[in-house]
Amino acid sequence: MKAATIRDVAERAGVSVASVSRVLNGADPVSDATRARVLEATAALEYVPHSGARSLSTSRTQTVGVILPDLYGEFFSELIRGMDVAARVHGYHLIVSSSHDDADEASAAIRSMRGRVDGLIVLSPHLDAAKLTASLAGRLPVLLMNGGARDAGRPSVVVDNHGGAVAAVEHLLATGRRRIAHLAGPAGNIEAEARLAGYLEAVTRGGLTPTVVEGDFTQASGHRVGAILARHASRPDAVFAANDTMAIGAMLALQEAGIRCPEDIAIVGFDDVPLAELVRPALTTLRIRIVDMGRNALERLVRIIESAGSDVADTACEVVRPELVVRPSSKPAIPTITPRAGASAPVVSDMTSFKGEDHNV
Amino acid sequence: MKAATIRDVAERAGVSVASVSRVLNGADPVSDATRARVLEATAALEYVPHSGARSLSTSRTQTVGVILPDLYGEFFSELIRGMDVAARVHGYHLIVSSSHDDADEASAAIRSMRGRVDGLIVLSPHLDAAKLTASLAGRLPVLLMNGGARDAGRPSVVVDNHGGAVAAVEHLLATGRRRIAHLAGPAGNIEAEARLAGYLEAVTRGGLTPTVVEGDFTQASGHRVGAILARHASRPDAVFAANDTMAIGAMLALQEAGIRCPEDIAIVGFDDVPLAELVRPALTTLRIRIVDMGRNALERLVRIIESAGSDVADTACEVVRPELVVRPSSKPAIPTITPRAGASAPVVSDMTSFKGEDHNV
DNA sequence: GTGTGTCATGTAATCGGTTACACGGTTTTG
DNA sequence: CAAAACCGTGTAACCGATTACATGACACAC
Repeated sequence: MKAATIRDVAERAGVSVASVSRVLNGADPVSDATRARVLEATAALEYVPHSGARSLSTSRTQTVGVILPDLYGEFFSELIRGMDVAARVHGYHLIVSSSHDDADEASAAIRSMRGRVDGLIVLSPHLDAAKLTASLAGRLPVLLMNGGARDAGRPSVVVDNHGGAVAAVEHLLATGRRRIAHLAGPAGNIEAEARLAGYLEAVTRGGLTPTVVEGDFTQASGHRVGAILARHASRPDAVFAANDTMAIGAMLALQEAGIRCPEDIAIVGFDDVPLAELVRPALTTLRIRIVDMGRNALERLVRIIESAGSDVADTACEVVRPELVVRPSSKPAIPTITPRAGASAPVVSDMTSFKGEDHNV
Repeated sequence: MKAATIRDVAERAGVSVASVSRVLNGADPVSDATRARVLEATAALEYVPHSGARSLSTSRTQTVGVILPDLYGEFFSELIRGMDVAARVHGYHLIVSSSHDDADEASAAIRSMRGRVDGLIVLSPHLDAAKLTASLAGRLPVLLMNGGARDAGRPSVVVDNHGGAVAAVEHLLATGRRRIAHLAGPAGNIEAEARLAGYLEAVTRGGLTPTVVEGDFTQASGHRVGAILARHASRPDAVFAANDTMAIGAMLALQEAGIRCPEDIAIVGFDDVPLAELVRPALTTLRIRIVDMGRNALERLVRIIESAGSDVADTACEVVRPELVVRPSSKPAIPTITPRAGASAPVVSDMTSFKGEDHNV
């Protein structure tokens, strides 16, 4: 038994398909009699409109696509959650497509979205602007969230990775650490590279020698690096990890090796995933309000979609400034040190850091 | 500038739309000359097929919908991840729809999926079979993952919540605990109720008096309950929480109150989310291989979708048996106790617990 | 030379909705 | 009282693909 179509309903109700459509969408006027008969037929046949067909004629899918590099770890799942909440509120569906290790895959995923979605949110830290544009035949609204694509003249949201990294290092300096290592993210990842650059700049400016070990954003890689650092002859007295997940991996490895945090080594992460405050010692990190960022991104995309045609194009690059959250994992090594007033004092406020700043590109 | 359609391509290539379609889908034979001209035109116009239109004529969307109660916490995000991996492998997209607090909302979400998806995976621990069936006009393939719906004669995957809870309690008994409290999930949630029932049965059978405190599966509720237990006159010597998230909330609250785990109180969770082995002490729990379960569910649904029409309907109810994983949070209170041989000894094997058992309903 | 088969290609129906337009009937207006 | 405005409804085009069937060209056999 095939599902009922609008024509079946029209037939049973003894009206035209147009009337059925009008009753169900409630826009145009219909007589009460017609309405009643249509509703009766709809119920009797258990009719449910076919959204695919509707999309084709209205060219609206009420769906947005999210292109992600990965679904692993809390960062992305929190982000999706924020988007999902907003999508629900605005009557949109979410279609997620992840695990795009390279730009070609991501590009293919983007193309396969045509006709399925009204707009796209793209997080692809590998995808350069050229590749991206090539994938986007057909003027689909797109919101970019890959760290570096400021060039593209497209609306985007970027995290101030560089500034966050500088804040992390300055905080560690202020607590008296002098051998600060960086547990970096994977080479080729735009966000990871910006965090690395910030680290290098701040460490050099502080007159210290940088030490960089590369990880790949996973907890396992953090653990591996932590184990190596534990055995290292001149062990650093602080580690700034490019994300929380690696920071926690490293923390566990160090603890397993009997090294105390924060007494022997301070650890700072990046992202403020929910887990960061659950580990012991709780992790100092750079807070990105991930859920808010997701919600915000989705709402912005919806705004872009729904204002398509109006001539004021949104091409702003919104910058999210991460906020340093000091927790026990970076408590001062020598308790008596008081941070110098001003500049690098840690800020732990309740003020939202999310509003960011818009400035055109 | 509107996006190019197949007709634009046909026109530019000087062929019919049928030929374009044939070239692009590669099924029927076409001459090399035609193929070349079509490909040229496709590239020149940056043509990308409109999947919505394709879906309408083929009545295949290559998409599956996932209906979830929530996206919060690691359980669901891991599950989605497993599904996403499998979806990618099989060439499907995933459309997620979450935050369905009540059955009506979930029901509406299901209806809104018609014409968008080829099948559904429904996790709705509130949704009863009747409601569900009513939502499913039109014979869409559905895989149920809500704990109790064995009745429906539909394919389903259920976790043996009752058995898992019994195993948890028996483990705590074997380690010498005698005042075992249960931190339950929300009333009305089928899974929570099954875990509660298992707890009650095992505790009663062990000759102890049950103590139940209700939570709502969130970490905050676990924390709240933990704080209350900490102050309680006759504090239990063990807590079996209905999920890991609450267990961890409770653990943190107890630790903040200066109560030691496992010396003063043992804690056991349920699910084995990644976080369970990261907290200190690492959490004893009932392992559900969440990612595998997600992947498996998706693959099974795809199998059902792709075998639609064949008369061997899959209506099996696959049971996933959680496996007790003993970690430090439930180390014996009196170290010298040796578990009686046999019955309730904890099993920590590498053998997959996933294969489960199929038996018809 | 006609018949038959093969092959590439084009024509047009179809999927299931929405909606511009036409139409007939009633009410309002000058 | 005729013209205009309005209202509810139906007809049919349309969204952008796929695909059953028709067609025409050509090769080969008889």
